[in-house]
Amino acid sequence: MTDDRSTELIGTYSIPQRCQHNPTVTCSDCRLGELCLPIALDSIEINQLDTIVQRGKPLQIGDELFHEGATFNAIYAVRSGSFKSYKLFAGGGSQVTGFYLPGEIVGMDGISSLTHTVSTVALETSSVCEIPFKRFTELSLKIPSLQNRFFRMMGKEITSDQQVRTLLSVKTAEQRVAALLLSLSTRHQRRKLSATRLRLPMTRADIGSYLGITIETVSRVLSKLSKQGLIKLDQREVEICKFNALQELVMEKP
Amino acid sequence: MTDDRSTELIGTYSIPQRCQHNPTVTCSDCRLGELCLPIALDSIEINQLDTIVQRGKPLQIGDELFHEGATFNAIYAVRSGSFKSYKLFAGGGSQVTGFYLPGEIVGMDGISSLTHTVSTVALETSSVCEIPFKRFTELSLKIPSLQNRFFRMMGKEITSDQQVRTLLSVKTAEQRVAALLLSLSTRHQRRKLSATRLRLPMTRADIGSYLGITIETVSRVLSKLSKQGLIKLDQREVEICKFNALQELVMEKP
DNA sequence: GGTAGTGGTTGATCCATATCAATTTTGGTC
DNA sequence: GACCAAAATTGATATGGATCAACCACTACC
Repeated sequence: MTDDRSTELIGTYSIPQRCQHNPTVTCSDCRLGELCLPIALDSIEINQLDTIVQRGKPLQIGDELFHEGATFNAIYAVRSGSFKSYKLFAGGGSQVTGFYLPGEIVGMDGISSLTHTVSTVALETSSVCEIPFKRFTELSLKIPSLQNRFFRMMGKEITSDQQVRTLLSVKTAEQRVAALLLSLSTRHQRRKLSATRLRLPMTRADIGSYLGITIETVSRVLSKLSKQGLIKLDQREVEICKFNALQELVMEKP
Repeated sequence: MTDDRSTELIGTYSIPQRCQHNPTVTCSDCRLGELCLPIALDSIEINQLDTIVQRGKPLQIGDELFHEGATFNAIYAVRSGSFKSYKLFAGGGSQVTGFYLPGEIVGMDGISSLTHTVSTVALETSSVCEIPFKRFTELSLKIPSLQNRFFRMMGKEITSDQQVRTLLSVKTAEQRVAALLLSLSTRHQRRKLSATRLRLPMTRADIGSYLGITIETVSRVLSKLSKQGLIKLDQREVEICKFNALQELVMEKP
């Protein structure tokens, strides 16, 4: 999944010309195209988008894509691997605010204030397409379907944030964990990958922080779901055995 | 605050020509202009925006602006009064997902799927400017600063949603209530109103649902804050006596 | 002005999850 | 393959807020 690119540019954060890293990949032949921005664009428009997208930028585990407080310049489409966003607290400690998988856009947190409100790091070896936001908005003015597409993607971020909020305010620990597993499964499936087998790229601590529960509770809940036969668990490998049962669990009243 | 408009159009949901209700108000002389979309537009652009905005639509307490599941057609700028958005659960019960005050945009939940994911009702006598979304996006293509402004407003919705999520996952009941009071105060202040005195337009049940705590806990926390002298409380009237102390409370580690 | 309904407060008890603590497993490195 | 740090699991205890219950305040309506 993450092994088809060299790593020559690790740590290099500005790429003078596009495609230094993997010159053959363009938006039009990217297999994520239908998840990412290019959907609904015709081939000429995709080429226009292509000219502003900066590829490459492979990151290793723990490498930072952008930092809380940094000036907002670009949004990033995840190409491979995965990322987490998190916020630091004044008194120490942090809160994971989101996980980002291939085809998803990270960095929208900076649009409103032109400053990133969260930090984002790679959870494994990962790569992104950097989309300079100013040039992107200019292009959006010329391509109505691109503007429309991006409005929709931002809208999606809003509604999914609200879903997480619902999860956090009314659901039990068990329901939260189940909901996360289902969400990861669904997002896997969108990429034509197995809906039932997945590898958690994040630690239990990340999961707990994201779901507002402790590591211990995450661990206990996973053990319980495993004992009940709803999932099979081997470290970070998860197999969802009873998808429907998990869904019902999430739907139940808390 | 909500008494300077007649109520002749209550219940009328389509307004053939703009300004039937209060013909004298336009975006350019609206005192909310600097909070709402028109900011950063020149006078010609504001007039263009004006032509697509449909005013009027005063709603009484409990009147629905749009319903969960309804087709998404427009976003709404709150002109006066206040609204709550909420989601219904399958097994009964509901979850308040947001409160909207004058100058704020409600309805963005429908942008991604073209279907509203929440219902929105007036918490008191209120009025909105209806902005048909299709025409709005078309206009945005012609007015870069309008597109930019709206990207920013959506970005703001995303970051504020994330703030609420942080609140819900790591803060105590006391901190949640304090944070809501501060948020309402800040939003009051933006409208050049008192930062220290405000009237809660929502019930304790709404507050509890929004913050993920029970009515009883809301009540107890408010009583406690009142006893501690941080606020004064008379029914729904709140006076914030020690703004800084409240802020420190929110910042504290849970 | 009595009554019903809605919203709000306060008290007593209980439980889901946090916290504290100990142990095991894993992965990386010399 | 021994050692170490980080991650994960499991158990025992503590607690914040939910739940259950009783009561009060206000408004509306006959």
